[in-house]
Amino acid sequence: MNAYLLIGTEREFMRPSKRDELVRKSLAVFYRDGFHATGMDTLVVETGISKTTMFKHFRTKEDLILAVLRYRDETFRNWFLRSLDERDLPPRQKLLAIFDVLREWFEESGFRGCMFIKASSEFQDPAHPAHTQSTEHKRLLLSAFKSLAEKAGAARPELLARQLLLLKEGAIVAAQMGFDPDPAGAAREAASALIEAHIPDT
Amino acid sequence: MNAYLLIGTEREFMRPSKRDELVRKSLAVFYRDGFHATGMDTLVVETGISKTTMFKHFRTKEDLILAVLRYRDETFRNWFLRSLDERDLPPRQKLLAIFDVLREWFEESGFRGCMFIKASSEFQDPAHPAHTQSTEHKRLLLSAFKSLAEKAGAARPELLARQLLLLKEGAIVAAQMGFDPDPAGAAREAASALIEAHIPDT
DNA sequence: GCGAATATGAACAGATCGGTACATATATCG
DNA sequence: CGATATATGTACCGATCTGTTCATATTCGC
Repeated sequence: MNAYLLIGTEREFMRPSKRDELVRKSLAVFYRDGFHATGMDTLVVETGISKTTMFKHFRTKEDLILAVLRYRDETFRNWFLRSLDERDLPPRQKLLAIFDVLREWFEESGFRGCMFIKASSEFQDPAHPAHTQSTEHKRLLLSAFKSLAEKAGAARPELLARQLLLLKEGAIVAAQMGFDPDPAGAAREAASALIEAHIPDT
Repeated sequence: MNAYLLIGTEREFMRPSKRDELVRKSLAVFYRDGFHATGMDTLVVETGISKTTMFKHFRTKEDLILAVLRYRDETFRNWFLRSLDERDLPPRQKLLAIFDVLREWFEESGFRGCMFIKASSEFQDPAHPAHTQSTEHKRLLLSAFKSLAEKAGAARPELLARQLLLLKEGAIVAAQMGFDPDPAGAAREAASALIEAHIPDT
């Protein structure tokens, strides 16, 4: 049995370490500079991985981008939901904590907004795989929010989840563009009022 | 006196009609396909205006993009705020109507999200003029919302305006990506709860 | 209709785009 | 070690990128 099969998340190739390294490092560049604005030659310089190797792992730039988005979905969603979980709060408070985790993210150095909002902005055709993958990412978050809203005893958990997600996306855009000094705080207060309206305070 | 000076909004050139035509038609292409993904040769084909003329009016592609963004700010903000005004509602209802106007926009054929969110996604450097112009557009909307919130008698008009803007931006992202069947509706209901919390119901 | 301003078309420049060819080097496994 | 898989470097391909050149039309104010 090949030990490499156990490393990382990719199973299509025998030695995925280089591939994973490429995905991770490309993610950083795409996130910082954008998809169209980043050329393959830039990736060679920034990742230190040869162009030949890149095109051995991914047939096209688009394939690489899709792998980057898959990786981002996995890591970001894991990080976000686990951060929520680790706070070990009652469900109602957990809904609010969404916006505390969000603020943590906004305060990270190098924060540049949501990779999926940007992907859907650069690949606007709704049928484009980068677009559909981005939509799917948001659906998965929505579903997690809904399950939280149910546990919190919301009268209409689906609606509450959608509204909290709207607040979250709005806060991300505000943080990215910088037109609000504390979008996470404003969103948190709004969420509090919403939760109050959805879940009568015992 | 030159009659051309009265046409359109541009005053730097003697015959602004071609320039305005170029800006308007380029806007449509950039909006549909994105900034980086649209080349100048594509613009020649899609606008029917020669490349020579383009570069006589704008020294670089970036200059054209900035003019497009200025034009978009003007027309969109005018349209949005006038649509609100024309409804002739009491201030409190006007705040809610934000999301009715929003839904109208979402339902337009060819809707592809907010041009400024996309601009700030493609030009991520916060110091890039396309980015700062996008931020400014949102600030102007925020200011209009705040003035509405004041007229509606909100206890903290600035906060309410920021929250309504977050809902609006979130709804736009949701509409662009398509992960919510009725983002304007969900946002409207949320706004209703927020307004209720900010402005006690007589 | 005349002179001046403006618009056009096509060809071109140099850089960069995504992607390939191929020969060489390095690492891994038995 | 020896065999095999993987990674590298460089040079190259055709297409496309932003922007220019220049000679020719077209449109304008008067």
